Amino acid sequence: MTDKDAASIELTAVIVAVTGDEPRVLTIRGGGALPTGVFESGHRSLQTGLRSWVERQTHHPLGYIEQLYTFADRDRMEGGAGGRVISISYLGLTREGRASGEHVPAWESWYRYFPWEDWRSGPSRLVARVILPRLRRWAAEATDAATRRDRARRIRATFGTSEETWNEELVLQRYELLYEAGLVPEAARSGPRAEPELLGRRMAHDHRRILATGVARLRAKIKYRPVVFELMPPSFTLLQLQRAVEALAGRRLHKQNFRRLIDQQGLVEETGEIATATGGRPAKLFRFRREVLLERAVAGTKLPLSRSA
Amino acid sequence: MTDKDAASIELTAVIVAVTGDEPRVLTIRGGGALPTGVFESGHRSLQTGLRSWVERQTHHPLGYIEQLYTFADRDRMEGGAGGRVISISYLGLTREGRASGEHVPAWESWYRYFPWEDWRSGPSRLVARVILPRLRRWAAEATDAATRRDRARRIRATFGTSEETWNEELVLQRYELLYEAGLVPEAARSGPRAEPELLGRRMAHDHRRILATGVARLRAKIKYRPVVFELMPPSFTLLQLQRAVEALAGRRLHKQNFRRLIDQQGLVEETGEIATATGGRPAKLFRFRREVLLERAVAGTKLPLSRSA
DNA sequence: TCAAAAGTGTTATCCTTACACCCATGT
DNA sequence: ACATGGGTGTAAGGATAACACTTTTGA
Repeated sequence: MTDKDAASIELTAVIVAVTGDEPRVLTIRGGGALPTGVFESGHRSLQTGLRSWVERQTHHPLGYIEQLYTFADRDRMEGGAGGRVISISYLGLTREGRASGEHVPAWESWYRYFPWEDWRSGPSRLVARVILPRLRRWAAEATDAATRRDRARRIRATFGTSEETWNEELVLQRYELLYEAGLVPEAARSGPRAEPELLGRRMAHDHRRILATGVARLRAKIKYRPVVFELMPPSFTLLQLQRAVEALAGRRLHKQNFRRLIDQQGLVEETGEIATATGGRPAKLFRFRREVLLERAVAGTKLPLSRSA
Repeated sequence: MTDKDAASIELTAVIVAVTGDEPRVLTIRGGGALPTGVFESGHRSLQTGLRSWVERQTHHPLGYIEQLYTFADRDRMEGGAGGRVISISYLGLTREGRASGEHVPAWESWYRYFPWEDWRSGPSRLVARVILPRLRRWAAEATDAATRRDRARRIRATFGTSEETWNEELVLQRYELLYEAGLVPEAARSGPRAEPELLGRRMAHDHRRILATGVARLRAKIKYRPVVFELMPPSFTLLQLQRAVEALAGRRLHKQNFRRLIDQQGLVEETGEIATATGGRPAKLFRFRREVLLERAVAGTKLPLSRSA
């Protein structure tokens, strides 16, 4: 291997938990960066490298791990002197641990980084009053008409205005649009430290982009894989489960239909116990039926298969 | 960066086309490997690096590109002397070009590498007569009962026997299971060059695993994104379109319902022309409505949203 | 005339969505 | 009493799956 084409490999982790109806992400440097580690030559594979490394840092087992994306854009990494940095990112799901150790990294609500992504109490006012006006100005200031049209179209497609057209999965596209429009401090163009955190707290390097990738992936995944349960305590009420999904999706769900969906799929079973401190009528406690992970490798078909081939 | 933790970055491409109702993949070394290139320090990003590199090799524009996965398992790479190799893989969609140049790489049907994945003429006989018996023997030969049960379960989950339970998306899981069972020549354990290509042609390094990842991704993607059209000529009949989807999915589809699905979603429009050489009644020609790529960033919702927030 | 494919029309069924309503507990 | 959440039932609408049948060409 020639030296000039060599690169150092960095593992970046988006570790998610849900606590108190808030989706939270593990951060370091006081919330300014995602945990990263160098991929050591001793590790057998990337997954195991990440797993051992995160567990050493957090003293908490990682339930679920999935690779997110590999980034290497030169201009987005503020790359160090020597060679190039490749950053391989992972999404991990856990529950927030009882802080063991001293310099435990901090859990932060992910809406601190993407405040416009929280629509749980209706259409985001931040989007309507700040983001859309600024984006529209940015679209209008393009010199040629084609660019103006294209920008307007992208604004429409990513920040669908109404509650019906809002697509919670487009987290990355929205962040990238804000970046491109220079509305986010990571983009060099934007004014420095005016309006602190109005458009979310910044992170080092491209970590906010990686986080956006993780949020988007998780929001998509909860719809077709039973991954929420990795974030739940061993037993829980159905409302707690719903609140967790709502925290991730950033939207309110329909109670009855949510419940029907859950038990239709046979995802949970009653523990037999009752939770009393619910604020209302006591609720049955449920546990996740771990068997379903083994039984099904479910994947939604949308192809009109023919019966007899 | 320290030298011992540095790695060389390899780009591996799964370039797919559909020609004559066969899904094909671009290969080198006479079909024994996927095209790879070293990620050069001059490239701005991984995507552009791959794109320029493939287009230089194939003299054909790459319509669609998407990152697949980043592999770095030490034991699967037969790694060279020096440092470690990280291989970042991509999926690209094109149409087969009129071979320009001399040492044009070869297009191979991907079912040559995964013959058990083709169920277009009913349940695969290869699965029923060869694969399942051997896998069951492998499951039975485990010493402890728990392992036996687990192997049996995985066989059931990946190679669902009947046509109804077969899940065409589990390409990677099936290949990995065969690998683990030692039924595939890449796994060191299996007997060398007995039964040439009975269980598919082998590839160098872990390229067949990468190919499996690409096939799986594409099979999943055609269900919720209009990517088939990247593989189609500018105008086509609905049956041609159906045959292309069938080629990818490895299954037969229901004609009428397929057509309904296509025009319900407004994906195509008539060109006004008629194709005569269809073998039957002449068919209307259609073209893809490129606008839909811009209009919608569609993504299927399965969450029961509540109306009034 | 027959095979092959293009098309049209209709029906049954299931899933999603929405609405209405009752139950049990704490304050 | 009432607010809060738990829990049940059901009706309307839309999408999907399946079936039957007609039309138009080439061999």
